[in-house]
Amino acid sequence: MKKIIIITGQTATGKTSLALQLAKEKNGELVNFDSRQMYKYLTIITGKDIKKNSKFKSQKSKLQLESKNSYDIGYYKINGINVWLYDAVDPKQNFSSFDFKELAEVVIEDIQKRNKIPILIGGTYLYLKHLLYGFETENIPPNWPLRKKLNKKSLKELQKLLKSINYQMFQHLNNSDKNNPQRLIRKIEIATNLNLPAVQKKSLKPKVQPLTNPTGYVALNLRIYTGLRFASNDKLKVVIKKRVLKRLQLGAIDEVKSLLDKGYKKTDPGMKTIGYQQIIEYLEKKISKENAVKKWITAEIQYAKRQYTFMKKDENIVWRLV
RNA sequence: GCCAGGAUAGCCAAGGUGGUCACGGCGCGUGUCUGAAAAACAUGAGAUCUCAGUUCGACUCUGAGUCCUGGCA
Repeated sequence: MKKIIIITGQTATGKTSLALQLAKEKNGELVNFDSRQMYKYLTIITGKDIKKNSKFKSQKSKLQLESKNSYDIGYYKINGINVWLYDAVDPKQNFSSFDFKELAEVVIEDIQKRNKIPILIGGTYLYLKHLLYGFETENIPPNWPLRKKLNKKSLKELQKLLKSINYQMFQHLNNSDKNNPQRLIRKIEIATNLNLPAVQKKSLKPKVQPLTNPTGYVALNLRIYTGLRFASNDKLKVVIKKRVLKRLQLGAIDEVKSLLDKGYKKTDPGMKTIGYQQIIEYLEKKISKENAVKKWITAEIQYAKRQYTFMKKDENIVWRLV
């Protein structure tokens, strides 16, 4: 049986150090599933725990996926432990949870072939969810030119458009999604392709059964599926504030500047990252530095809470308080 | 000290001419989530500086007080 360990949870709960410790004990390698740490150049602000010159090259450092994009898949060594899927994506590249799934499956398999234990670690629950439980509708990849066009439309226009293509699909949405442009655009994308023969709708049932019965999913035989969360919101606030201040000290602002100097824009996918957004506002002189820091801390706290709201519905997660 | 302006939820802030539950934004709480997710959304709870007066009725008018801001000295 192939083993795999998964650690997820709120940001700033010490997932990485726990994972590293486990990796040492169990002869494992880390596979990152933190969407922001997958971007190149975002280092300090996303909390990549790396030192200079810690890179390693794997046998196959580039990977060509179905989506026709190529990614870097191997990268750092932290305290002698290999860490995969850091710095895989260029900040201006569009990337999806589907792309992640493809990448991760290759990496995981490679680790297992070498008789090491993959330790999945990250806070992007959507990525983990898709990796573990699969997708409902397959073979409808994002159509970025279409999305760009649709992004110019108003909410009302999007709603009208979806209704006209597939009224039922619109009606089945909850109130939140009915008002959510991004979700509407995705639905329109699906609706316009739904009749193609290649598209199959899958059941919503998870492929992975609860821990006691880890049968369904081929690649992933769950053994440990841990979620880290804060014991209280007060603790969360204190820790996050401290961490933001530390990242500022480490040169967060210079990191943002250097990305901007490289030509990345605030609208690039990788730049839509907490910390970046607020510092860019400051650099554009829209807000004071003090205010930017405050907003950064707030956004980070809100994010951590949202993470738990999303994750707590997954009954396979065993929670550990920090 | 004088003159002027202002005091509306945790913060910012609308409310010509007095009359149903006082516009918004941020924050806060709760939630949504199947190819953009550190994204994008939904939803809820919060307020008229104090005292007195006018009035059937005042956040809105009058007086006093307290505090704040700008100008003059």
